[in-house]
Amino acid sequence: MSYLLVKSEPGSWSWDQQVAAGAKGTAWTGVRNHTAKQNLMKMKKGDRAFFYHSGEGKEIVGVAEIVKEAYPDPSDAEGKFVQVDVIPVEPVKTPVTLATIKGTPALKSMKLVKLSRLSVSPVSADEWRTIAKMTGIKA
DNA sequence: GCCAACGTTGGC
DNA sequence: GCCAACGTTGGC
Repeated sequence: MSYLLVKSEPGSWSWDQQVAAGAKGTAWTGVRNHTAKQNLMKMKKGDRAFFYHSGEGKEIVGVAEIVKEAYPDPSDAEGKFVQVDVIPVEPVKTPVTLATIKGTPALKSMKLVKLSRLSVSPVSADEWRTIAKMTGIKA
């Protein structure tokens, strides 16, 4: 199993909306960046992703799971980009902010920090465990 | 095929 | 609201 971090502006798609959508899953769509696309393509069913709020909050607020692997994004007329379907798994007990991540030696080299504009980024198993501990969820 | 100009994203 | 980082576009 691999781990990811997906990023969204809560103003356009928030964790609360993801939770409200429930177990039927929703498409993680609108990705228009080739690096992010590569990361989407690597996702497998059952993989876990941290759900991060950019702009408002700048913190990890929940855990999502991939329920459908990459398939063509219908909102892309060219048909070059893909989307995956995700469901909410659980909210975090304690949100982990970007400031905290930057201040944590084990996490400062995260892609989230290095490539702040990337909307879908990989998370290593070590990083996942560290953040899981900080948020109070089970890894 | 190179590179400057421009647009977009996201942190501050 | 500003600026840095990065992707994309278009002229050559």
